[in-house]
Amino acid sequence: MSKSLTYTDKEEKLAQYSKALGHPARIFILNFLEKQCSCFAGDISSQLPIANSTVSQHLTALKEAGLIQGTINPPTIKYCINKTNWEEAKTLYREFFEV
Amino acid sequence: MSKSLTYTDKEEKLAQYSKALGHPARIFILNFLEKQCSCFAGDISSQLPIANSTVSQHLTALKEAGLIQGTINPPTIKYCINKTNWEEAKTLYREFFEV
DNA sequence: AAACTATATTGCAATATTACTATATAGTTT
DNA sequence: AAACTATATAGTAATATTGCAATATAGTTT
Repeated sequence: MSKSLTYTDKEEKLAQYSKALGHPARIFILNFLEKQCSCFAGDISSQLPIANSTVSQHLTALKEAGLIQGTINPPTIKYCINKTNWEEAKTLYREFFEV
Repeated sequence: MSKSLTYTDKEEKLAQYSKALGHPARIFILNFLEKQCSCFAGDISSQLPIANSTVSQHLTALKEAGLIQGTINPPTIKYCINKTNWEEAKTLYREFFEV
């Protein structure tokens, strides 16, 4: 038997990042932020066929996963990639696929 | 406005693969298959703290996402990574993070 | 202070995910 | 053919996700 009681940190983190990437709207948002370096929520929602409130939810999900961060500059919020975690995710995926 | 009506193929595919990777048990299974080259469902479920039927569900999810394939060899089924799609996923992630 | 702007939150409904136990399937051995 | 083995599926319950309209928030301009 010897059932492991839990998963490793890497398994948990990769799953967490993947869950955040698991919706095309969030992939779109991240692609957009990669190109623009930074942007406002309005820029994003004007390009997607979903309501503002839904975009806001996706942004919150990406923030909670650590992939983006927002700088408040009223009345807008400027979003950008969280580079530290982005690099971590990149490394995790590279390791995962290269092994 | 000019709302796009849908997402690109790449956005959809990356989201689909990510959704499949969005659970630590499925990350574990794929890591296991990477190391073992191939294995049986029983090998996997003996290493995870979840029921056989739940492992079976995760295997089905990975199969539907195209990341693994099974060869029937009664009474066992030998699972392995689907190399074509694995390479595609790898390329999609590389592009996504390198841009 | 009232109106405005950009964004977030709430409340709700529909659907999907996760996990389990119990049962079914399919092929093998006795 | 009956018992066995490995795996899948059905049925069920709890929880999570997705999306929207309506409302709230917070700062700015008139």
